[in-house]
Amino acid sequence: MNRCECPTDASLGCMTNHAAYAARNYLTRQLALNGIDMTIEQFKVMVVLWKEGTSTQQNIADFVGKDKTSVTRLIAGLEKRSLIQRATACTDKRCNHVTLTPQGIALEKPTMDVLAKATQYIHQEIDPDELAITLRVLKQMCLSLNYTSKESE
Amino acid sequence: MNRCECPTDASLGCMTNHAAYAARNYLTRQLALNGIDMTIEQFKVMVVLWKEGTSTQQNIADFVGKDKTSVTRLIAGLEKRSLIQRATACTDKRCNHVTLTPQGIALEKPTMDVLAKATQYIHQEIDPDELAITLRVLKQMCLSLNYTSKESE
DNA sequence: CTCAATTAGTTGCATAGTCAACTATTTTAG
DNA sequence: CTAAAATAGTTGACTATGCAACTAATTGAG
Repeated sequence: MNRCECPTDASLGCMTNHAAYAARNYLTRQLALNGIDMTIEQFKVMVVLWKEGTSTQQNIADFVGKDKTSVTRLIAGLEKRSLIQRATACTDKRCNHVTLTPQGIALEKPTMDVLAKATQYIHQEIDPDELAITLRVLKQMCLSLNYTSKESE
Repeated sequence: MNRCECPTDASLGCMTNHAAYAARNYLTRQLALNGIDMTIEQFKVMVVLWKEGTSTQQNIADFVGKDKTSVTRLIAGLEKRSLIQRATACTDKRCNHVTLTPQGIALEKPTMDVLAKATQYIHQEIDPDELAITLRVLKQMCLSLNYTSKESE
């Protein structure tokens, strides 16, 4: 267990990392406990598809904030689990159209339920005002880091 | 770039993940730009060693909040870079004593400088009070999740 | 129209993380 | 004292990530 005594503890960069791993592990376990064979990274991709219906890989990458290489591999994992399908777009043969399979569609509710419960669990001991502040700070952090790291976009 | 519009944006679990990846990438790049061939995971291990001088792998794992398997591999990476050494302890042959090499010791200052600058950069646009709240919330989140995930410890 | 620049995706390489299974060693219960 | 339990580390299988280099397709400048 993390004793949280490092000099890095006063750094948002380091603390978000600690917290993120803890949350990631918790969510992954909750999904597994509910019989859902999906990682949370794959889950985020699915959220995009549940919202948009269909999407290109680059578009998914933009939404989940990862590089297209990661998406290529996440998509491969989802395809192996028969949750999505991939097909070259007719209009632009460079693009893949990623679409949900019936199994993929069926997982939306149970998976979102697990997320909701896990989120509720994580939030329960946190003051609502402080939670709101934290979420805002993290979002701001994402934005400023993304701008510097990839010039413009 | 992460557009941050998913329903997951109201979940601390998901937002810490986004923010953590952004920070991780930024720090990794800053280290590389300063000619330091070290990942931030390895860096955290080094922080423990700079503080403690020597340590067993399990102790390092406890400090950095990761599992001993990860530490085995992080240590291997550091050993390959000649920053640390590993030797079976005389007192308890199950344990490895991990110690810093001169190169490892020499990296403390430049590396901590990069961390300090990166942290300053990340913090600069954040209100100090809100930063303090965020750090506290994240720490609390770590603690409660670690307790549930690994019963006791 | 054509050639250069851009864009979408894939693959190789290096790193990181977890879980489960395994070895070796030490501790402890009876 | 000895056999069972606990502890430290390693390894294998699977997943995830980023960067660089590459292919294929599209766009755009001249």
